[in-house]
Amino acid sequence: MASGFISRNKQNIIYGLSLALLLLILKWLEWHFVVIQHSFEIYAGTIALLFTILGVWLATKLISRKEKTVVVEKAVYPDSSFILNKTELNRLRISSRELEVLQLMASGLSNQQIAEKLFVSLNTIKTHSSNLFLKLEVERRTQAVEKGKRLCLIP
Amino acid sequence: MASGFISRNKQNIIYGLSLALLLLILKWLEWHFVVIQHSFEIYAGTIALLFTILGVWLATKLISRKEKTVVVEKAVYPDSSFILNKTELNRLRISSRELEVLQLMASGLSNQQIAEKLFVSLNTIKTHSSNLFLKLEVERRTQAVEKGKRLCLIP
DNA sequence: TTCAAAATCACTCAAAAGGGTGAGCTTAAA
DNA sequence: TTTAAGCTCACCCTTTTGAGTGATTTTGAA
Repeated sequence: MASGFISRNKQNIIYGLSLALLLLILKWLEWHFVVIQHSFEIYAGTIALLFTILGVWLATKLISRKEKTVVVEKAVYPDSSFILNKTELNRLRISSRELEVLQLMASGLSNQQIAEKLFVSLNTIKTHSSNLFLKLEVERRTQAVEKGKRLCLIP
Repeated sequence: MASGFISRNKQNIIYGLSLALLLLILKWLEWHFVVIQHSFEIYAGTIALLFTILGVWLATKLISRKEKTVVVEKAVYPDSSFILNKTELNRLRISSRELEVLQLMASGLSNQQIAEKLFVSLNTIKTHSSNLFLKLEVERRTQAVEKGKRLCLIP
């Protein structure tokens, strides 16, 4: 209860205490001012300095609570309309069956699932994908998908 | 060159000007003090208040907020903006490190290559990717990439 | 201070993926 | 008819990936 209140209002309490401390310093300086009677500028300057520091300190304490934000810049998907790059397709000599496999690959299917979907054996899909990787000059299906999208072979 | 100097030292210049302004106010208050001869506490309080505000303002201006920045570079798809779906990211409880791994996955890197790029062990990447698959409810990296793009977690 | 999440790493085991080779079968072009 | 390309499939072998478990350290927030 009490400790919860303290922890919740820690900032405010610290601020209050600091203020009190500063006022004490102020009083002490005031006394000096009365005694010495000449150091008005010093007195004012000290107050200014102290409270500037207080302000900075206070602000840093309050601001450091800021949320961690994730900022991502840049670009993708102008979207909606996809135009197959037939030129590139011909240039790389990618057959229709290979393109089909690439599309299913991009949708996240395993070779086994692709084989079932196309009613052929797993080995056939392996052959297709191997040839595909050769033609696309990649080594992994994720690379193939990435390059396929980049070259507008798949949406 | 002159403008460059100004823009580079804007903060300092603003601070200097503010200080000058405050000193003017100080002088004005001092004059009042001399005239009225009774408002010492008000004078000191005003100085304290003004400089506290100055300090707070200064700190907010100067202190750079702690931000975690994840920059995704994809020169391939120019001229369109990608907006990270932070809502989905939070909903699925995907951590920043996991997102990082997903991005590298999408670019076609193997776990080993990702590990080298992030200077951690292969096992660590495996753990990250496993957790990622659980959170994305997928079983393969190609599916993860596909779903990541669909949910706007990666470009 | 305490607690939970995140990040790190290790280990095992099984499944999936990939490289390489060879080989039928079909179809379209030379 | 010969030839080339595409599609199909098999086998072997290695690497990669993924699941499951457990552990330590770091970090951030209450």
